[in-house]
Amino acid sequence: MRREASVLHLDLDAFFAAVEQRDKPSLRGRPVIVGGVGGRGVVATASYEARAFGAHSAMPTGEARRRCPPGTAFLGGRFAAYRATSDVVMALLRELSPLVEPASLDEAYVDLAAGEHRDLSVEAVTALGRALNDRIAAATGGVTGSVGIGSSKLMAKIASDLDKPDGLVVVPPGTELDVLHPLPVTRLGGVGPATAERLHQIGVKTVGDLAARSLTDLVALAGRAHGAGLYALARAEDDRPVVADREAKSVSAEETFERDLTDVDVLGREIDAMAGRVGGRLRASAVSGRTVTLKLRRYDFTTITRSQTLPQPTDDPRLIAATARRLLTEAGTSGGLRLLGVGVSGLSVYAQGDLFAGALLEGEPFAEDDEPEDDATPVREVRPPEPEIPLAVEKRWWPGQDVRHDELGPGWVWGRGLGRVTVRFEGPRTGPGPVRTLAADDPALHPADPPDWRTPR
DNA sequence: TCTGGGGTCCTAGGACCC
DNA sequence: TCTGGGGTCCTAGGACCC
Repeated sequence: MRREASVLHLDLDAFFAAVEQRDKPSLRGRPVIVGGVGGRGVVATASYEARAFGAHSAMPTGEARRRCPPGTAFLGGRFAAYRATSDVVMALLRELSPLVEPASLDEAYVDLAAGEHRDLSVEAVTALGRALNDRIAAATGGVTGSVGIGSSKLMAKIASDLDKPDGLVVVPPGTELDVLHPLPVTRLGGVGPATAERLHQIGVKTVGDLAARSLTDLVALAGRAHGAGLYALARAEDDRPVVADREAKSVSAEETFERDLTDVDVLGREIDAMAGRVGGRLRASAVSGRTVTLKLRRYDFTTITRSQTLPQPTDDPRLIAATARRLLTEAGTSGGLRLLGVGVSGLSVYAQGDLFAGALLEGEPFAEDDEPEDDATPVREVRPPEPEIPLAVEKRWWPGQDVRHDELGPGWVWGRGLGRVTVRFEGPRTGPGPVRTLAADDPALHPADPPDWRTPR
């Protein structure tokens, strides 16, 4: 905890839904759900209009469909658009201070003391926060953010949540406990459903209740690290630094299937595709990892992981896939799998060549003498998995998707079915536009990049 | 129409080494 | 013959966050 309110937390309001409403004028003022639109999807973000009907993050999309009125938009995510808008906001934050820690696309901490601000008085940071609210809305085409400023990450984050949307709360140093103690314990980061349930059982409902418990009690209840953490947070003791450029510790891809899968060949091809994505992302960030983890969720939602640590780090999709396939064979698929995931951890910046890949694919178990001689042991050719088959002939349209029609111009997909696709032709710089229903295989209709929201000068 | 996808951190037990 | 403690690595699972 610092003596000045020099930590800022920004939380963009209903971010994914707000970007959709910006880019799709006909959805402004209407309920919008962004998330999984399939049978097993969940809500990522509900617009404020949709929250009024009880929809919220992490709710199964089917449940949200039941709660929201006809005309509610259910959209899959357009992450390129969210990233572009997030980048603009993060750049604004870096004008405040070089020390910016993004926590996700829509959240970040800023260490104002690391910037050039001389005056960190409550009055000064309040003015700074107000100006930030305005600049964010202007630069993003109307997406708003809620700002909290306090003497620690804890207080900044709590503060940003106190006045949403488009809010600003500064917690004056010295008043931390007045703000904190009346709040429900669940508002503390790290208190999820399991911890909350256990705390409730011993009569702890508010942060004030929590502050009355002994360290010994909390360690017994939540474990050593977590218990000590709760004890400190309840007293507003928080020295966690704002850290820019956190290094990734793992890279993974996973997928929940529309229907449970049992066939090992089908699952193997899913593994190949996910290993391809993971390997590609490892390569793109110039890292390799030693531990390959296969995650699987069975028909009954039980989830297990199986991992193997390789003698050398790799970014090779073939080696990742072969390792994951072997782990799948060992784990079995009986009863059906609803999810598969492939991950790589134990990352290092050292990117190896493929020197070991051939030997490792066939050599099992991995023994010391698998290491090839210095002079050119040829990499044996091991049947590489087929490249991911593009969703080819049948174009796949999904709700929310950006499209362009050769005659009708840019628009987005509202819905699809029975060989037809319904498109609304509008963009962030138009008014609400007309709807047309087209043949799903209309050769004039193409997927498109996200539209530019910035007003041309 | 029950439960996403990408992560982080912690705990605990066993193997192994000194 | 019996008894030891500490440290690191690996694996598996759980809680949590956005």
